[in-house]
Amino acid sequence: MTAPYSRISELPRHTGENVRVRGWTSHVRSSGKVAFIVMRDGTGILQTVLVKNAVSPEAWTNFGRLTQETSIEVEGEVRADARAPGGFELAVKELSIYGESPIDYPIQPKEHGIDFLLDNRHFWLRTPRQRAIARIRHETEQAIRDFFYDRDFTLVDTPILTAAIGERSGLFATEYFDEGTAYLAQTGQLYGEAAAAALGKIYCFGPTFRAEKSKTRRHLTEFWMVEPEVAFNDSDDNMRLQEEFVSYIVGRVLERRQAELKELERDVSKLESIKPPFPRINYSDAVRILQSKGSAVTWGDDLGAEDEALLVEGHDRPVFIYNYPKEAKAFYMKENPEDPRTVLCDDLLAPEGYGEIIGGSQREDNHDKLLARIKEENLPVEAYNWYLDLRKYGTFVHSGFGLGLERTVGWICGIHHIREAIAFPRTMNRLRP
RNA sequence: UCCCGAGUAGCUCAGGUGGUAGAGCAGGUGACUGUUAAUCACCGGGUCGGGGGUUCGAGUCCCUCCUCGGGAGCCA
Repeated sequence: MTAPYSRISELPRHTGENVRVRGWTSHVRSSGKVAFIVMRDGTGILQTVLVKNAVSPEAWTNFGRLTQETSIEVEGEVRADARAPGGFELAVKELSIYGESPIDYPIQPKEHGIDFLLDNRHFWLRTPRQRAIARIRHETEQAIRDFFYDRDFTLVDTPILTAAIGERSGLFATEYFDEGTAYLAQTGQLYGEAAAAALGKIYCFGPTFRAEKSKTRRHLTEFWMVEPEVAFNDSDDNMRLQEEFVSYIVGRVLERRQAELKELERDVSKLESIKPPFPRINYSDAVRILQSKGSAVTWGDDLGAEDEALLVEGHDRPVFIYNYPKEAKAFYMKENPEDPRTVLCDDLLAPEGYGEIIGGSQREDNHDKLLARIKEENLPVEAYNWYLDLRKYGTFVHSGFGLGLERTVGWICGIHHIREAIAFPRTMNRLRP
């Protein structure tokens, strides 16, 4: 009778029993007649022990063929042992090989350069640290969906292929039958606004594309963004939603992903302080603060990365900067009735130097003002007719924001580059693997 | 596009003032009955990113091109 299969995470429940485990070898060690295999099955790490005269001759021969990342099946008795990582190990009786792994497997248990690792991303994903990041990203995405589901938001999937519409920055273009050029979406927001008039509270969540030649640790050409849009929310409501949302996400990761945060050696005290309310700094005040700190900004300038760092300095949670000058922001943002030089908007800056994770605004709901802004920006009015119609037929106060998933995950994980926050990152110079 | 930095063994890197290339890890062989990125001994491994120049002689100095990384701008 053959022993039942078990996943590594379930092994403690099978102490004293014979089981079979399938997975990949990460380390192989031998000291003569005692040998060790450290293996992985996706649920955990297991140390297995082979004693030469306690295994079959075939198993001992097979051990000699093992290399890093050989896929194998082992059978043996589960036992508690303080010397094993995790406190449990498998005393092997049988060992069979599914797939050999040639000796030139590129990723070794040692330091590698970032470029080399990205070239080998398909293997890099197998390392403990990358697995921890993947699980935290997964938890973050689930938290995002639960947050909105629990608050009666409807998920609306917006198109990825669009006609020219959205932000001003770089677009990826492709030919689209007889319709001319199609562009990969930079935002689902404008479609979200249409859906908000139908469903009240909606969000979209999907990949988004920016053809900017940005070479920084905060930029990808393809990244995931979640964009809620809420009918009858003003800019204040919008910021309240943002701080609740971000706090919820961080709380969920703290609650359910302690092991992964530990693997990443993340200082969790930095995350435990993430609770509403977040500090709010008016743009004009921000300029004054920056000037007092020696910055050269003057009123009307957009804030650079250095300025943002200065503003977040000393805060233990994300900081809102709100109501920027109109010229620094997108055409669809609503003019501030109390200061028409500015628009009702906010950026949310993450602590510890991670920068902007959210951009949000109340949308311009006045048809004529929106049309004037479209013309000022030299945008093709005909492409925006349907968007303008939303202001013509039952216009409504509404607000929303976009949260960058990889930036958020990168901040929560405490990693240096957001490339690690997505399985297969796309950057200016990287289209493969 | 601009400003820095880097390209030397499969990987990570070291190579004052110019004199025909080194280490660790990985790999191979052997030893070892409790290893934790095991340890020890021995062995194999290189068009020093490309091109040009100076020089008796260039990994090293000069010019140029390429590639990559970081930052700026832009943004999530």
